[in-house]
Amino acid sequence: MRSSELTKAKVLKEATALFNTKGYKSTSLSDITEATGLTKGAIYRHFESKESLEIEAFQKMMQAIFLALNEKIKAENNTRDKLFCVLNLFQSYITNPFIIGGCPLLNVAVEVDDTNLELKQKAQQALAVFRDSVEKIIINGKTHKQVRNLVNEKLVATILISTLEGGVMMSKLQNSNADIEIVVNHLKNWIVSDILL
Amino acid sequence: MRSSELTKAKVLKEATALFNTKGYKSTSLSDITEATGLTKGAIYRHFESKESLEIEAFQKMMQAIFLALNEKIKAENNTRDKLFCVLNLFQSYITNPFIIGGCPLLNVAVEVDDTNLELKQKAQQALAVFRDSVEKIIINGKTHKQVRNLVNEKLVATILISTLEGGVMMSKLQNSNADIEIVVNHLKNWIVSDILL
DNA sequence: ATGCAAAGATACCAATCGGTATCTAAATAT
DNA sequence: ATATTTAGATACCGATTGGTATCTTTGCAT
Repeated sequence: MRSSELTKAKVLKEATALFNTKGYKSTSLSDITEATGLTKGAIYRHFESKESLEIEAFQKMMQAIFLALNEKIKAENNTRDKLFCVLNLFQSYITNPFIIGGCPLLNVAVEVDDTNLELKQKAQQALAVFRDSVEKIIINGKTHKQVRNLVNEKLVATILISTLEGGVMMSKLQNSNADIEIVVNHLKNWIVSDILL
Repeated sequence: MRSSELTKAKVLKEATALFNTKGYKSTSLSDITEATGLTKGAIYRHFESKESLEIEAFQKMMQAIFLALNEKIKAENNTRDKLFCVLNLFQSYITNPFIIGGCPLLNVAVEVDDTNLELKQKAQQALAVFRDSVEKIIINGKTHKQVRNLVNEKLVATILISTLEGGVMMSKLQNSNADIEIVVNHLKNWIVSDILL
């Protein structure tokens, strides 16, 4: 029972890496048994289907990311540095890949179609959580007189996330840090000159 | 021989739609035979492998897009409207999908890994062509005194493309036009206030 | 030490994968 | 009109897919 949880964690860890690099559909059970050293029988004792493993793996990734992000946001005490935490997160997908394969949300959002309804819903929820994080920083910044009053928090969240996700895509495709760094730098300037007071 | 080209075109057309919606790896030969009404034998007479069909389909999509984009850019006679052509293209992926499944470049860039070297290279080239189009508009705008001299054309290309691709991703995930419209509107304001003279 | 439940390994399943060899039908050339 | 090339259909191939039934091993409670 004790070691059972360890093996489940190991399956999730290896599956996570494979899903985020090869893709969910393109990762086979045998890819996972190979990576973990376990057998199909062991995996199916912990997950009722490949689809549920996909969902659990994605959820685990996003949860870990949000947990780390929120901690870092909390640790900062002004709007600028809190927003920069979001930028740094996306930059780290490329420059310091604590999770290999780029942004899990981007990967799922692009891979998924209307035959993967549940996974798509989870991705939609994850995007909503992302948006909320950014919007809350802006709203909080307004009450603390650090953000201009006419700034639209929904606009800021959309622009930040879309630009960062696009930057991750470009940098990953080019195997280069250049694009994500340009994007992050540009967004920092934008935040300082157009968002903050 | 005459009708042979027609069937090849039909295969490419249907495969294109399937690849761009379901994904390349996730689209099987039988998906394509089903969509075209043809048999495997017919398909393999025109394409030596599924991989080469994938590559031809992607190339055909991108070529069609660049052709249409360049025509529209040429038809405009000032920097602002030329740049807006690029924005309109990305907006049309969502609001007027002449190609279903969103941006083919984004889809390939995210799906591909280092086992699809050739397709990845084609995507890299396509991204380079996109960049060049934007950069040339900016450079040309400078010589025609329509763009500020300190504007960095590489920066502009990176920001435009990354933000638009991210916007397409978000809108597609949410089945909504809202995000891409926010993104396009924001970029229009940025271009007018920060790029143009 | 023994019994029992949980974990994992083995061996299998039908279905599907990309690909090919072969056959038939259609179109072209003479 | 006939021969020859070409397009497409049919039938197959081994490999792999996700999934399951069954067997063995492990660890824990008594």
